[in-house]
Amino acid sequence: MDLIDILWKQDIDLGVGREVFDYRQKQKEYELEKQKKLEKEHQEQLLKEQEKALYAHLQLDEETGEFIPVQHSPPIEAAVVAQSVTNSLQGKSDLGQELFFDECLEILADTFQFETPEMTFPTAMVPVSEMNTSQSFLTTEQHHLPDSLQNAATNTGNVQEMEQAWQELLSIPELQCLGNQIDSLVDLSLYPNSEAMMETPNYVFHDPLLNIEKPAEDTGPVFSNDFVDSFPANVPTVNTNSTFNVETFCDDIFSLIDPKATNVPLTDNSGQSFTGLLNESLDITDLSLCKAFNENSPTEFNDSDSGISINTSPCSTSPGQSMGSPIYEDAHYSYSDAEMEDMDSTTENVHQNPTEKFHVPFTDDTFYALSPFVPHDTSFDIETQNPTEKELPVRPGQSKSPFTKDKSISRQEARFSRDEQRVKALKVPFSVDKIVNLPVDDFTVLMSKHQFNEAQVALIRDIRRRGKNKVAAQNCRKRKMENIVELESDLDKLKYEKEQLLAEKGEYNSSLRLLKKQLGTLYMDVFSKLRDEDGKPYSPQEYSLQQTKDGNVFLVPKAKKIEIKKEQI
DNA sequence: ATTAGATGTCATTAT
DNA sequence: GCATAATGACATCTA
Repeated sequence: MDLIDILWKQDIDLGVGREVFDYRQKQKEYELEKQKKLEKEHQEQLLKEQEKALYAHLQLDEETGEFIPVQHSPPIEAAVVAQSVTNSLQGKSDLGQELFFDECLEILADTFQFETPEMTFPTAMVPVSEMNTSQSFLTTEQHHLPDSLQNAATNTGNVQEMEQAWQELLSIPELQCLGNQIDSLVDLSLYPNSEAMMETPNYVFHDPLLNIEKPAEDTGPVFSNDFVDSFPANVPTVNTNSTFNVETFCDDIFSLIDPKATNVPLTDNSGQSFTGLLNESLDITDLSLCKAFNENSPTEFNDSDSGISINTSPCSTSPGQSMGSPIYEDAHYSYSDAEMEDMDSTTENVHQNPTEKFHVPFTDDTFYALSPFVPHDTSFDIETQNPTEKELPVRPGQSKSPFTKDKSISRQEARFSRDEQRVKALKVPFSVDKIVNLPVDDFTVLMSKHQFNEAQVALIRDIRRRGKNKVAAQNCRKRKMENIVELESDLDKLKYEKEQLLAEKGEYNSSLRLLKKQLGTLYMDVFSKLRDEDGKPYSPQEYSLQQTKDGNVFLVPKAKKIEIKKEQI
């Protein structure tokens, strides 16, 4: 240690921080880590207990591997149960306390066994609440629902009020994220049995599973207050001309459903009420791509103008991130990002034009099968189609936060999924990768095989151009970096060479000096031995020794030498 | 809030 | 003349 101190004092770089040698500091760090570890273990234990409580109310379906609520035998009137739920919840909220998780589970597990519309619909709607709601939200929701919502809940025939109710729901600050996504409101004409939709305001924005996975302290009292404060006064104007985008809504809702946490069956929306839908069984994997909505759905591209997007981060405030199922006007055949944003807002024009519907034999499966950038995994499909899954809470037993994964999604992947979305939106039957990487001839052949309209051709060419340019840019940068590295290497080489040459020069100089010295000594030695006719030595000021080319040496008077030089001039 | 680096895109030029 | 590659410049995103 003393040596190290001495070295430090002498400013000697050891290549490591001093703390490496500092025992006390290391000990401190160790204690801190220990403390953190203990906290972590404690949290994990809590989480496990919560999971345990959850699974106590769920039953494993051996066929599907899903957990479904346990069916209790003693039947109670749904209304009574609902009332009891309300009462118990109200009692809790009146006390200003948050519900304990187990109590919520018990209440909801008891509640779910009845197939009343009020009970089934919330199950389907639960994911919506996952985005922004909390336990506090549940309690406040029940006590502070605006009148219009209550009216909408009771007046089952009033479509206008239903729309208003949706608008107001979306006006809730805590639901703005949802509002950003669902930029169009429910067009009840899509639902022959609108009665089911009338249940929406009665929807209890509470998810017991959510509370397992998302501790209440995250969004607790503050959230509640915000909601209470903002709701009554904040009923902004919403575009009532907007229509509900079934596909987007489906993606938004169902991508948020944790397949393991619910057995809510959903199949098709067209011509069926939500209530009916919820009572039918459905393979949960269908929800991943929402095939039921993608296929033969007249509202497939029914994006509205307020930015709803299946590919939009729900809480994103950046317009640059807004995208989705863009349909472009015929007048625009360039699809720069900026234009995409503009065009997203003009999709209604396209929908009004029936000639814009293309029917290319193409399914999602083939689409994704063709794309090397989209793993053939349903879960990923959900993710690529709907980044709102980012908002999913951690599943029971799943330690990794979904946010960590989202961060790891590379920009390139995001870009490709964006183009994939565009390609899909225009029903182009091959993948972005194919469009970009196919050789010219193959690409031409491929293009000639299909009858594309101008919009499709423009999109394909744009994607190919950008894709090629992207690769070119990457290569260019790579080359540039390689050149820089090469030049740096050359520079180092030249520096080394210069040093070598300088060293050589020094050696030569010193040897030259030595030779000159020796020559001078020899010269003086020879000169001092020369004698004239009188036996006297010659004066070095008057005479000098000169050597001719043939090797002979002459004693030359310096004056004469000057004369000779003058003569030469 | 700032900033550097990475990346995508566009415009232009070269091949 | 066209398609493609190369590259500088700019915008945007991210750590």
